[in-house]
Amino acid sequence: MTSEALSKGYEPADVEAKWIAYWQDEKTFTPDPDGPGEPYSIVIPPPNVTGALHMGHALNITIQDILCRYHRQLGRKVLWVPGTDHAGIATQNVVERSLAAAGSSREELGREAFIERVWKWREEYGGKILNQISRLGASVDWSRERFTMDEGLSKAVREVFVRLYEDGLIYQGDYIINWCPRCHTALADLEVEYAPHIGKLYHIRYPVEGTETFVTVATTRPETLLGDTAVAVHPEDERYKDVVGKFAILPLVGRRIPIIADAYVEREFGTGCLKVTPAHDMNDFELGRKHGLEVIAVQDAAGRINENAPEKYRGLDRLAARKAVVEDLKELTLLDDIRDYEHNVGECYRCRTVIEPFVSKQWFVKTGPLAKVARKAVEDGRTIILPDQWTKTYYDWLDNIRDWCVSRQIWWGHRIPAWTCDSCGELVVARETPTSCPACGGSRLTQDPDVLDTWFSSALWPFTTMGWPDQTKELATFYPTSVLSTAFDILFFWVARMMMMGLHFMDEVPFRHVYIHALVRDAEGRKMSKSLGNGIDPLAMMERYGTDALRFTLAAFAAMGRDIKLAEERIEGYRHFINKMWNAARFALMHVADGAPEMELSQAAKAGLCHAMILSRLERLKGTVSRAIEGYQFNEAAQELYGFFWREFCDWYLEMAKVDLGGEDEFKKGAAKRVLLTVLSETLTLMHPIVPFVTQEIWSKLPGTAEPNLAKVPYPPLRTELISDEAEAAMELLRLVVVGVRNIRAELNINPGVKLTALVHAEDAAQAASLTANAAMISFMAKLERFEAGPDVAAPKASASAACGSCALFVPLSGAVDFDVEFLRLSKEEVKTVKELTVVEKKLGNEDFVSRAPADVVAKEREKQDALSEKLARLRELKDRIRKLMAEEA
RNA sequence: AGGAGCGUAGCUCAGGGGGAGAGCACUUGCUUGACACGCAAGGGGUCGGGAGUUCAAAUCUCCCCGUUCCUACCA
Repeated sequence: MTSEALSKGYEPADVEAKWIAYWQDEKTFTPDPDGPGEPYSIVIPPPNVTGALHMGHALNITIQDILCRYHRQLGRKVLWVPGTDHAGIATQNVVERSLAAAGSSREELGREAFIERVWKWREEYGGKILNQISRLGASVDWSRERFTMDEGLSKAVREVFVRLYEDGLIYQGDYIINWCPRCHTALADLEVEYAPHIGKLYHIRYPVEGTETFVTVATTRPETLLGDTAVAVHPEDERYKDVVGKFAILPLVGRRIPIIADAYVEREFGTGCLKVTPAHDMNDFELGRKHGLEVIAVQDAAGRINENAPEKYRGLDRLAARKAVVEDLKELTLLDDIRDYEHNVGECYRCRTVIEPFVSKQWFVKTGPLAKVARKAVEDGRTIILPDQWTKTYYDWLDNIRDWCVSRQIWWGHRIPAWTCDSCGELVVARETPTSCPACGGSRLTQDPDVLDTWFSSALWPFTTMGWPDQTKELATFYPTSVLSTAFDILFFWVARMMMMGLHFMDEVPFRHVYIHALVRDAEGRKMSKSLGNGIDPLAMMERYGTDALRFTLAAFAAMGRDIKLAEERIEGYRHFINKMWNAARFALMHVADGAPEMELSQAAKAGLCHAMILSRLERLKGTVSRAIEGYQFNEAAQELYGFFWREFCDWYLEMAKVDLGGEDEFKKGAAKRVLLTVLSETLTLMHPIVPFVTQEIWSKLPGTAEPNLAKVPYPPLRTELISDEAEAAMELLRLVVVGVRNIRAELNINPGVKLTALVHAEDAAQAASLTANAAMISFMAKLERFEAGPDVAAPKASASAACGSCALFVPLSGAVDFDVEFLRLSKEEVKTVKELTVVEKKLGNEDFVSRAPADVVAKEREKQDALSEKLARLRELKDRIRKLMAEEA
């Protein structure tokens, strides 16, 4: 490959689109189910088709992409399925709004035309979020993209519905459900969100039949009085002992309603007396069933009072009715008290309208048996939830699960495959549209107008995306999927339901691991939300700092079990790192643009300490990074890579390698080139899962790469023989000497341009030899004109000094040395060393420690003691020397 | 009401029985051969408080304080 000079700074905008197209053209991410390697698969949590990419998506996509790219490097056949869900209510809302703006409505259009309109909308705008996911670099297989309303998935949904019905796990019934009067549909319990509202608590007196007394109930919704069918008190409440069993006369209506006793009533709350409206309150509904109470619905689907109420209230909206009821009660002097009252009120999670509990005919999934199986799969470890603390939450939800209302009174979604015979009323649930009634043979059948909850189809995602109910090669190869990565907020909505459905229909869990990732919050720790306007737009970040900078930031902060507080400055900071990579590569290519000589790395390691050191460190890094990724510790992987690349590779290795690269020794020069190229290219491979673009761009400029597509390059081989404790220890000593000189230079304000001499008194022959052998490196790094090390090196008279481990470092200074400054510097170091030594000696002086602590811990402490004592001895010698010099001078 | 998490350097957070760490910020000095999106040197912490277990506690247990979140209910 030819080389061209790299630009001075990394320009992400220029390269990202190019590589996305390249990977796509190369079909890099389309696996062959018959190909070699262990399968590894992920299905994307399908984003809402109306959605736009937010930080939570960006984090989740980054995590999944790291996993997929990493496992691809390990030679697995990786399938990552992308797609979107049809978001019934949300999508219908969006299209209805645009119709309203044009002065039309879905009713005006009619069902078929409306659905056609939604499909058109989807065609035009529905690809937005997928396009954004693509820009993040997601290595998904676009050839297998799915949509929950696709033909195949729709067929699967119908199959599932019918089978569940046949298994007795789906039923239709009149039950109380959460009703959104604006969306005109039922909502599942999970789709109701509670928010504090300031309301009023009304105390209303109900006359007790046959007496002159009253019972006083407390309510926040006085208009529901019209539907009351009982009054309830606690059985042990002395205040009401006498009235239990009697009847109350419902004000404004005149209905005779029983006064019942039930322990559900809390004596302390309000008046301790509860009005019961089974048709319009969840708990009252349960109470009504228990006591066989009448259910009288007094509101219609739009929240207006209906014909079951006295005539004067009919047609009134619920709030208008409330006003009227309150006025009338006042008039009758039955209203005892009105007080301000803050309480939680259920709202529709899509439109924030206050929901009304409402009795109507709906379809339910009987969740009990399904939940039991879903729980057991996690108990048995067939699916592992990470981090583990979420397991309990998962159990709690399944243990308290209620039947799932799956019918929705909207048009956009999977139509329920149930028909009623017009002539005999027979209910038919079937895969194919029936042409005649199986009961009476009648030919006129009417399909249920409702559609299914979007989450019903989402729950099937792991297997329907792979072609179920057909027995496809994909299913055989890639199901169960390896991991599901998601935020905790849809653990119930989605994860638990996928578990139930996957186990029921595939007889196998849908995924081996569930990784619950962090929630991305703003810099103040608040949840990012549209209403607060505190969201950081990932696309803006990608444009400003590059996609890799955003990805690296998210990875670096993705510690398990902890939320991420994200500020733009963080992303900006990691852009510096991306740029650093770019420049390191730019430097490397100045030297190895035409390749490096073939040479065994074990040979190259012998060419110099720095080469041996960096190769050893690289080998350790490989292990750390793969352990981190496999343990979902992305922050750890990012941090290790950052530290290695910047601190070890750039700050030390690249600097030291300059000596060999610019030197005359052809062997050393060749070794340096070989090592430089190897470390750079293998580091790029290790970093590629996190920062795919910059690594691929640099890769394309490297000489001698057999595979141009970095996404296809295997994880670098382990060469454990290159790991060398000796090289790393020798390097550490060298580092101490260099830092020692630099420190003296900085503290004594010696201009960086001035070349110094450094002398090291080293008793240990091996240490002395190692330092001497690396004199050129040390001189270059510390800007020296002369360097000497050995057991016989003596302290020059006028010099600054420092202790480097067990060695003494001297920097002779021409002109006067300020002994006071010197003395102070050494004293400071001495105090620190004494403090450390004291801690160690105290430990070793403790007999219990020596006898009870593990031998290796004690041995380590002794080693530490030796090293610190030697260092301290050195420091004291140096101080003595100064003291003498001061005396001489005086 | 039940449950979970968090509290470590100015900020954001790793770590998780045996040397208190990183990044950013800060101070000082630098157009040193890729990089000022940079280089070099440095300062900075009763690991929220208290008790216990242990030879040894930032780490384990209990209590308290502060904080965030989840679930359920709220007539």
